[in-house]
Amino acid sequence: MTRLTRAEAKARTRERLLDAAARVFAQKGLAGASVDEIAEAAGYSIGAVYSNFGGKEQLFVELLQERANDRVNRAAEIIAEAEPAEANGALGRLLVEVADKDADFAPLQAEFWLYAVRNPELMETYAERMREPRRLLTDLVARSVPDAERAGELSSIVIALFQGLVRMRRVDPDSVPDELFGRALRWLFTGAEADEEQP
Amino acid sequence: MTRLTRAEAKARTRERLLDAAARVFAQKGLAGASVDEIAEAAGYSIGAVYSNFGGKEQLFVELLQERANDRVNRAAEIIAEAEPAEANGALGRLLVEVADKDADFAPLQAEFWLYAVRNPELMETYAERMREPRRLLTDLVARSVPDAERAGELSSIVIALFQGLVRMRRVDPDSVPDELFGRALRWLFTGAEADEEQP
DNA sequence: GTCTATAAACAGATAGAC
DNA sequence: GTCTATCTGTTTATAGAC
Repeated sequence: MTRLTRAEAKARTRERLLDAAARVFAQKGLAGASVDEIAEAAGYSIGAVYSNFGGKEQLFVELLQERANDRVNRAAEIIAEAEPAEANGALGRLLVEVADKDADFAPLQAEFWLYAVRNPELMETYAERMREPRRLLTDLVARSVPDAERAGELSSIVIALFQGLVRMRRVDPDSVPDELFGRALRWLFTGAEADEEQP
Repeated sequence: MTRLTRAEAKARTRERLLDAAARVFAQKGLAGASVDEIAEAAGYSIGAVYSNFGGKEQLFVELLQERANDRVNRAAEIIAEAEPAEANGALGRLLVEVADKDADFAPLQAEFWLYAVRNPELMETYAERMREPRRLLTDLVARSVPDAERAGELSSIVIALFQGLVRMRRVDPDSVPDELFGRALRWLFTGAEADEEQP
């Protein structure tokens, strides 16, 4: 265990600040969070934020660019490794876990989306970050749905439904029972398959 | 055209402030909007807000309680009046219109949801407001889906998917073509119907 | 590289005038 | 009922110490 170089120390501080920022922004929002609060949550003081980032908003944008989709991408990878026949079930369990266990995920995603909507200059960047996991999912869907365009449509639907149900479950768990997402996927793919035969 | 009574004048001011607040909160967020900004947008000054509402946060909560779902309820009514065979198409057009024409709707809904998530004491109120349109939709779905539990599940799915696709289209229109929502509904109901026969 | 102290701006809320 | 003036607390951002 060797000593950290100056650059490594700075990089470590940077990562810790980003971790803390993710938590605080999720809990208080971009406008509601103060720089002081984020620094304190990371174990530093205000100065560290300004020496590593331009300010609060730049810190938020960095967070969006670097981490907006890594959890989602990881999820897609998990699904990719699941047995094809079990993919619906795996996605269903993932939704329950994200909605019930990861309290910060959905609010932070909402903050990112709001920022993109309110700051057109960042919208394309945000959209591209979100396309990444969608491409992963499309490849996955393509295994069982040969038509490429239809696979793309299905993956948009699956992601939108996932996000919608996660948010719904957060505020009204009874309306989104554990098995609902998996069931919806089964119906969706069954219906899409039936459509294939008579377009 | 008779003169307004004192109570009527106050009620009018109140409504104007709520209208302005809806716009400003949608565009800047709860924390990002200032009371002064809202008052000005309504054509009044700060004092009017404090004489009609307890303050910024109370104004926001009133807005949530009184108007969080009226647009959604109206949408459900429109669908209820459509021909059953055309319901999917009507919903599809509604999504396009909401996503493309009403710039404030989705951001304001996101703000409401974030507030509910961050303020547990209001979460049940918010959830109840959201259950209202869902009940309307469930009655509608029940016309073609006899099983009551399944109709309830389908209406949760339809609403979550609607919200998810609206948000997705706002930031990446190409990933949510005009006909996507209608198509998803057709697949969904076809699949659910097929499920009916072999549970 | 990070911290402490401070400057400068701003926003929420109130009191009293009209 | 609403407006103007003001008080108070908080926040961002910076400058200089270590």
